[in-house]
Amino acid sequence: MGFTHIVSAYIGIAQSPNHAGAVCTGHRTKGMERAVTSPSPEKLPTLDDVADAAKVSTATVSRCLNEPAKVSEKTREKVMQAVEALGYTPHFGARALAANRTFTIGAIIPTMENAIFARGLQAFQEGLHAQGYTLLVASHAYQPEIEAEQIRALVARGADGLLLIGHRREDDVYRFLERRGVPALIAWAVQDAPRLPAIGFDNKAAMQGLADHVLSLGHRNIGVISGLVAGNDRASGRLAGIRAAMEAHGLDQTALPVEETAYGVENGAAAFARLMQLRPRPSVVMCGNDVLAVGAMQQAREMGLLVPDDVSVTGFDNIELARIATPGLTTVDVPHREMGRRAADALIAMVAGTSAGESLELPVEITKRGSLGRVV
Amino acid sequence: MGFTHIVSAYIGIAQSPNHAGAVCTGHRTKGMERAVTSPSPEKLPTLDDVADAAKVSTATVSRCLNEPAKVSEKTREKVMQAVEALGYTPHFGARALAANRTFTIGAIIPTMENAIFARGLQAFQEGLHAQGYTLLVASHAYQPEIEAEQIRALVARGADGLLLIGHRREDDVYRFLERRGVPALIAWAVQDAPRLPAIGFDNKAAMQGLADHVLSLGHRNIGVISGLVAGNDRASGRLAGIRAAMEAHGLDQTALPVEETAYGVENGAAAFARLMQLRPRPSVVMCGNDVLAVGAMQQAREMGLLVPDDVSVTGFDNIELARIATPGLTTVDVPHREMGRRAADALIAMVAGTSAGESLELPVEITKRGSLGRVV
DNA sequence: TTGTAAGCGTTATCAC
DNA sequence: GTGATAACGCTTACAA
Repeated sequence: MGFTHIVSAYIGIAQSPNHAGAVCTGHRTKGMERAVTSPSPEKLPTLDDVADAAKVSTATVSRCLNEPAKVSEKTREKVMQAVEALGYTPHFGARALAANRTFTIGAIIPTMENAIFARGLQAFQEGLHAQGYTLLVASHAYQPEIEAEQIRALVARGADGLLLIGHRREDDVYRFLERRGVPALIAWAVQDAPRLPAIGFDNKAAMQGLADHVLSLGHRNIGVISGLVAGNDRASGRLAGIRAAMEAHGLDQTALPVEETAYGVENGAAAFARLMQLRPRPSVVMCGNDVLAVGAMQQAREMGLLVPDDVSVTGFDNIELARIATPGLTTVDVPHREMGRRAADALIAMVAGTSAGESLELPVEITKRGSLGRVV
Repeated sequence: MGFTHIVSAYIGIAQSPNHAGAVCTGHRTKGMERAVTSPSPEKLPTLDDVADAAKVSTATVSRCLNEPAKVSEKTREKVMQAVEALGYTPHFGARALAANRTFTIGAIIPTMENAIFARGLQAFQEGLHAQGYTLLVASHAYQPEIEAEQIRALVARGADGLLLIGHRREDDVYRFLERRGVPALIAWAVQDAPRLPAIGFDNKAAMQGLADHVLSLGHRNIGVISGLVAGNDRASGRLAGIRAAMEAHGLDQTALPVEETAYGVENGAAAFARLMQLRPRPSVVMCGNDVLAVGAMQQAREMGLLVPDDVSVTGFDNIELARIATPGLTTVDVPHREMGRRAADALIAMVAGTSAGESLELPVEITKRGSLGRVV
């Protein structure tokens, strides 16, 4: 087993509440001497400096660093020594300017607050790193305008390629990407005739599979806690999956009670409470993701309801939380890591011009745990 | 209440297991037409193009974008129209090269796998964004060499300033930072006479406070699950805090059983199992962070031990998990958001040259939940 | 208020 | 294999 570790960095934008006036008091400033960082004006070594020190031209130094094969062993050694001695580091900006290439890939995800995208992104990152690329991530809290802004920001920063989540977004954005010629790949969802190549899974089919299972356990009163559907094809797909399963079982899906809310434990709890007011009371609450589901289970306990005896709960994503919750959460297991890994390879191929981008659908599985019971 | 959202992006490096040979099969490629992204060779507009279009010089365009006040309203309008019309975006690399400034701040944190740093980092990010800075984050999985590598990478990328976690690191690294004149700030820990200014809390005192509380409930057989102490001043500080509390209560801290392990739910579980073999069996297991503690509680359930009746458990950090766990986890509540917010302000001041960096210690509190009981 | 022009540190195309 | 040298797109004195 490999010892994996993540290393990543993000650039970010937050439409934050203006905390300008927040005066924080009550803290003591300990008796620590003020560590003064003399911003040493010492000039940084440049390619020129290295070239001088090694008695070669800048071109040769550049080659040593970028295509060592094209340089004689002797020269290379001389140069590398000079590099060491001077502590030279190439200037990223200059490099980007001259080569018009950054070896940077940008990923724009909805959120970093919960672990939904963490695992997949880590795998993505590992895949990129293995090929010498660096990842830049931005998130947008499910706000389309911000997503657009972030996409522009990453492109401006010189991203060679972009990873996006889901298909639904303004046409402008797609046109912008085309115009700039920035290769982009969509993950976490597939659909027919996508605007961009996609690697992911079928959210509707996945949830439909889970709903089938739920129905097969005898449940007939389903309640749903869905993520916000507007502009989110994963959320709407999942909801559609439940409806489809009901129809397939000859049930009236139009009567399905749905609580739509932003992802978040608290929101899941609140939505669950509302659903429990219904008569007949749902025997199972299917949630749009694990975070909502955990909130629902918390609320159930709060209300003195036993899961799964009094009410069953299901999630989606199979993040760590699903395993830790009590009881364990029955959920849809998404191939996070494989999705990330394959997305990395695919996107790099696109950036390299090796491929125009193949779409790929990955299979999902249902992970059964204690939160879903049979109707007696 | 402001509607906060995060947006961030990360650059990353992972020393990943080589998955090169991994051949993944069994996936179907759906009937989706290959979305061919014509990498439109359309050239991007430059400052020159805008200048031409607006019939002004490049200098004026640059000023419009950077110091609009220094340009007449009329010209500005003309220029902005041209910018819009052409869809111009400044080239980040060129800008960094010319101005030697990126308005980018780097943060190097130990991990993104769990939520320990997420909240603080988000606040940090918001603070930066409010002042026009962008965040770049890297993580290193608690490996000092990688931290050093990441620091260099972020500096190479032109970070104007750096946020680091904890104080302990090789002298080289500090010298490197000084040499490059990159302002840096340490968060999550304070210590006397720090090498760099720091904003954080006293890990030892915090844990000592919790241990005091534990002892006051009658516990005398404490077991500890600590994070890896080597090179981690937070982990070692916390452990020292427990020892200090014991001494203060006249107990023999040298007899304290300590399981040292990397952070992780599984690891916490395993360590807990080992502690439960001891005789006398600990009546309380104090953990270095919430993740370990949740693992410990899972294992307790696995072993049929009731928390807190059979054994108590405590954590540190007060992340969301601590609230979701059953029973709720008694833990040390860290001022994540305030730390992040203040760090942002402080670091920006340092970057701007307004301040040499003031160290600041923030207070922590104990959050009491069900996992810690009284000894009967 | 605006324009001119000299860099900024690389890469890449040529010759040699 | 190696060395000149011309871009790359922007900022910023300095001049006008």
